Amino acid sequence: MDSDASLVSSRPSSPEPDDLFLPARSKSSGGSGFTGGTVSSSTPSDCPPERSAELRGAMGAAGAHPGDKLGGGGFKSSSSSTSSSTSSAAASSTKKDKKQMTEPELQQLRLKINSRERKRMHDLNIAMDGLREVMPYAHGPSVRKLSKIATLLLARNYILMLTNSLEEMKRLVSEIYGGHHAGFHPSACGGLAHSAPLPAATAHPAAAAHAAHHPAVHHPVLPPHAPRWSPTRIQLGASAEDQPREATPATGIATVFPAERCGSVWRGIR
DNA sequence: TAGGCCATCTGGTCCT
DNA sequence: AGGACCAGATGGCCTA
Repeated sequence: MDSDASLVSSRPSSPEPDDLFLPARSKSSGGSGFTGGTVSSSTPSDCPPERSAELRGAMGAAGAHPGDKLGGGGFKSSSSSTSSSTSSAAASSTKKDKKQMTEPELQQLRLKINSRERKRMHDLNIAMDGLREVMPYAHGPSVRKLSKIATLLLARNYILMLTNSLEEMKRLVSEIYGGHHAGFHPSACGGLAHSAPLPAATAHPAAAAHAAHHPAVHHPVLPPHAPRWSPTRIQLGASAEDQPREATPATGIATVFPAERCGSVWRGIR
């Protein structure tokens, strides 16, 4: 697929280690580290400029922490041997010993931890890209990549919509075949209630693109009457009156499925 | 220029 | 003990 994961290279999620490490240490206070970089920015005292050369050397070793199930896509290991030596060196220094560790040792440990964290976040981003790929929005060079929060919210809404569709299908099947079983209750989302645009998630150019491909079917997640897409301002919710009035605590972004309409879906979520 | 988004660093905590 | 996970801080990039 031509997922935009690859195309959004304006800010690569995982810069090359060379870019990562080399210029990073030359940043003194302002932090124009690597390309996007802010290496050791939070605690400048931990990494005074005079350590630059030293750190760079250490980076060569600690930055090579491979863990490369990413197939080299992520942080290419400069050499696995160095990483093993690094890990052994770091392993020899425990938390207890921290006070007794020499500065280079501490730096190596810190770099190793940083590298691990970087890899972890990189893996997270890969998973996020995978999620974007299966999300019903247009993927293409001209389409901006969904932000992380937008991806998560969209995914959630998509799942909810699919759940509703499944329920609806069950209901129809049971109606058709006269299966008014006691155990089956039409969902609170009720009948064809969703003939009205269901979730209305993110206003997005993808909606238009998708509509072009599937003119007869309204977008399952993206509203047909989506407002102008604002890449930096995700708006979830079909319209003002359709807003669920439920804000996600962390983001303040209203979720899409009105609880009163889809109670069964919401059960257990909150 | 402000605000959104992001990558990275870092220290703390939890888990194996 | 070491690694995974998390949240806060920081600074860069981009867009309105």
